[in-house]
Amino acid sequence: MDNQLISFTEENYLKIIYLLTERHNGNEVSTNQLAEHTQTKAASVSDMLRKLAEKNYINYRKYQGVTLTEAGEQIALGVIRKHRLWEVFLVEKLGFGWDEIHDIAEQLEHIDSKELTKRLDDFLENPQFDPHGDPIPDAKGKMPSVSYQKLSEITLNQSVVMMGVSVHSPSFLQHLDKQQITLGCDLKVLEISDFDKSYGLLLNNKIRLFVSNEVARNLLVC
Amino acid sequence: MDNQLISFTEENYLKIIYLLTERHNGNEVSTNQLAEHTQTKAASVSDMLRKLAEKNYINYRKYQGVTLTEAGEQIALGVIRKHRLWEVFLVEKLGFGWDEIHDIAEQLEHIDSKELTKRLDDFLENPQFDPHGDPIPDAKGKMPSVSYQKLSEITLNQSVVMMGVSVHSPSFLQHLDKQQITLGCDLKVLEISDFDKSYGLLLNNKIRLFVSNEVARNLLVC
DNA sequence: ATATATTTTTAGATTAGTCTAAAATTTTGT
DNA sequence: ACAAAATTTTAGACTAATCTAAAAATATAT
Repeated sequence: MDNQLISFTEENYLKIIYLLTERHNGNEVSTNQLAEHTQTKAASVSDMLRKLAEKNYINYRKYQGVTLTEAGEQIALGVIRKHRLWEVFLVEKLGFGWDEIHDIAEQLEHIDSKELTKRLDDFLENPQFDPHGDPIPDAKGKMPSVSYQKLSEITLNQSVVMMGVSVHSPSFLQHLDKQQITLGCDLKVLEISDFDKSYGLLLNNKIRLFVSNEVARNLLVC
Repeated sequence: MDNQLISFTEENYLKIIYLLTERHNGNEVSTNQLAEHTQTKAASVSDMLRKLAEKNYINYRKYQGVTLTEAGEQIALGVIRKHRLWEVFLVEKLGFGWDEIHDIAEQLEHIDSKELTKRLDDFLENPQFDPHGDPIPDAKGKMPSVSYQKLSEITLNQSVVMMGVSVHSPSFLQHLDKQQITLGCDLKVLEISDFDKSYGLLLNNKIRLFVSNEVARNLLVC
C-alpha cells in the first residue's frame, strides 16, 4: 500500500533489533540474540543481516553485531508505533486483557496504511502509552523518552507509581492481575526481606502484599 | 495463531473462488478468471489449484474449472466475514469513505484470531451488512441470503431502496457520492431514456437526476 | 468436421526465507 | 598466550509462490 519495498519479515527483524538495542542501552545486538527472538537459527539471521545491510537499514560488521541506521530505525519505530496503538485499541475498545494482546498486535503491526494509522491514533485520542506502559512513538518517528526505575531499585519507605512492566509474558501479567497491581497504582515499599529480597508493599494505601524480587525487577515505577 | 495450516495466499485464492462462484451463480471458476483476480499468470494459478485440491479445499478437474468444497467454503467465508467486519469498522468507527477501505480490509481480513473477530463483531454491534451493502457471514460460517435486483431491472414508476453495489471501484463509488446516492436512499424510476437507456430518477422524493445505464446495472435495490 | 484459436497445464527457473553441516572467527579460561 | 569453547558465517539444499516458454486440451468457426 504505502510501500512495497520492505517485507513483513524484514520489518520484524528491524523491530526486534530496535527493541534489543534499547534494552542493551544502545549496544550492538548479536546474531544469536536475534535468532532467539525471531525463532530462527543463527544461519538464517546471518543471511538476513547481509540483506538488511545491503539495503542500508543496519550497520553490520561481520562477527561484531548490528545497530540500526537512521533509515532502519524509522522503519522500526513505525512498526512499534502501530503495534502499540493496536494494543491500546484491543484493550480500550475491545476489552482484551493486557496479557492477551501481544500475538494479535504482532500481526496488526504490519498493516500498511499511513491513513489508517493516523485515524486509529485519533480514534484512540492520541495515546502516549500502551497498556503495558510502553511509550508510543509519534507520527514523525520520534520515541518519547521515559525515565522509569525498577521497583527493585526503590529504597525503603519510598512511595512510587506503577508505570510499566519490562516483561510482557502472559504469566507475569496474570500474576500482577491476581495481586491487583495495575498501571497507575501506588506502591509504597514497607519492607525488603533479608531472606529472599522480596518486597513488602502497600498498594494504593490500602493493601499489604509481598512480591518476589523477580517481580520487583520487572516492575517499572516513578 | 488459531491455525497455521493455511497461508495468506491460499486464503486469498479461496476467497476469490467463493466470490467468483457466487457471481456466476454457482458455476465453476476458470483458471484465467482466477489469474486476473489474483494478479498472477494462469500457470501460477494451475500450480495453486493442484495444491488446493490436494488439501481438499476445492473440487478440481483439469481444464474444467473449480468449485469450493465445504472445507474450502468455510475458510473463504471466514475471510469474507473478517473483510466485511473490518470494512464496517473503518467506516463507522474511523470515518473512512466507502471508496477508501477495500485495500486496507484486504490486509486486515487475514488477521488470525477468533477472539478478535468475535470482539470486533460485538464492538460493531453485530452488523449484518458491510458499507457496500454486502451481507456479512455469521460466526458459524453461514452467508445470509439476500435478494437484490439491479436498478436496471426496475420498471417505470417503481420506487425502490438502494441496498448495495455490485462494483466496488473507487471511481464508481465516488461517482455515486457526487450524486448523493447512498445506501438506504429512496429511488423512483421516473424515466428510462430511449436514446441511451439511462435512468431518470427521483432521489429521496426530492432530487431529480440521471444515471447512466452502466450505473443502473451496478446499483442493487429492493 | 476439422483446422484454428483459446485456454490450461507442464517443465524448468527464480526469489525470499528458512534449514543443517561445516568452516571461520572471536571469546574464555587457565 | 594459546587451547578449547562459543559464536558467527558460508555452502548447499529446501519450500512456497511466482514466472516464461512450450506442450496439451478444449472451444470455435466456417
